Amino acid sequence: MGRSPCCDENGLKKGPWTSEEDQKLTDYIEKHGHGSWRALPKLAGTQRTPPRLALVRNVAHASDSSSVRYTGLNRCGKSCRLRWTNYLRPDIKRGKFTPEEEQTILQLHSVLGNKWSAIAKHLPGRTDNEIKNFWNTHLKKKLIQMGFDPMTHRPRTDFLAALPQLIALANLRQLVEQRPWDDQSASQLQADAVQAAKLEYLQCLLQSAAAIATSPSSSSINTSPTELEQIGLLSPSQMSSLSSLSSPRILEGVNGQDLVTWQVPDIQIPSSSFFEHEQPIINGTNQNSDYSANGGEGEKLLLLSEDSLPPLADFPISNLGDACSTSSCEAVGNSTQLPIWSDSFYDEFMSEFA
DNA sequence: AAGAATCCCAACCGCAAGTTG
DNA sequence: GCAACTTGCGGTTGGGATTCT
Repeated sequence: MGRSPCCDENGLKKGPWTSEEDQKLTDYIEKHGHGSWRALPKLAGTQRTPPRLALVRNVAHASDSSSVRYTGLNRCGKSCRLRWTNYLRPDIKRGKFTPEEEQTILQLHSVLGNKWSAIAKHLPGRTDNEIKNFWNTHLKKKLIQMGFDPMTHRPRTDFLAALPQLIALANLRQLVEQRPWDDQSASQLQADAVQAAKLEYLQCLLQSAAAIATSPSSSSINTSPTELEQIGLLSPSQMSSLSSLSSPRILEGVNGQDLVTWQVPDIQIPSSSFFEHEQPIINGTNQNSDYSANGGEGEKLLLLSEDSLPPLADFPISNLGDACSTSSCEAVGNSTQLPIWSDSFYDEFMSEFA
């Protein structure tokens, strides 16, 4: 496997492209296609070019109007290719990413990892470079800020470990600020927010456990119910209900797909407006998860499968960085929309602990 | 107003897979 | 089968633009 010569050789130009260079490259490719990128710079330079490029013509031939030659693109083919594919291509969509595009990137990244070119195929008009930049400058930071590992899209355990302190801070702030929180609705909102945050993280852990349990390569669940109790996510009574989490039952689903089941406590969702625009998380029905009464009072049987998880952390477990088979990539394109964490939830959740 | 810090993105680098003779 | 060459990809960086102090 040889490597193409570096642009430094032959004194080829590097750095930002001028408008003249852009024009040359565009004109050539529009007329002839790019063909061999390696040969393109030289060919583009020997073409008869439109009069508008007269500014860059070779002065040595300027006196002979019948054989005017123009200076070639003093760039390597690689540089030309990048300039064309990332900037000059006519079908490139410019401007800010829309929320829909942002969601799509998050979803695809959760499945494909840093396969920017594969992700770009699902975003017409966007280049892999653009998506990569957007990820590195916006989305990655956003996930990290919210306490999620940007590679696995799962809650970071270090963030989880700090949750009790964050919750305590949220409560402490109320006392310190001495704002008129004695207003009943305000304090109810505060309590609901904290409870909702707890539930949210509990759900994340359940899903992580589901993912791990259905993954043949995984060996253990990192966060046990005991740990949940220790960090204050569960009360002792909830602990007892959740004890079966340590050994989730794996059932065969209707389509041969494994389902993981636990006995989960009947945790009430806050009634305030805090999440009124969100779907119920654990208690109640959800279009992406299956619930069935389990006889026991206050308990329901929660059935989870990889594609029937509740919405907030519903990322396939196969996302481990670079793992991407052709079939899985294709499946993404044909799949129904994957539910993801909503921005509104992130914002409200994080602002609550800020 | 000015310097520092941070953000942003076009472009480069180097590796690996694919192609060709 | 092998080596040279080409292309595509992902990671990284340089420097201009913007925001902060």
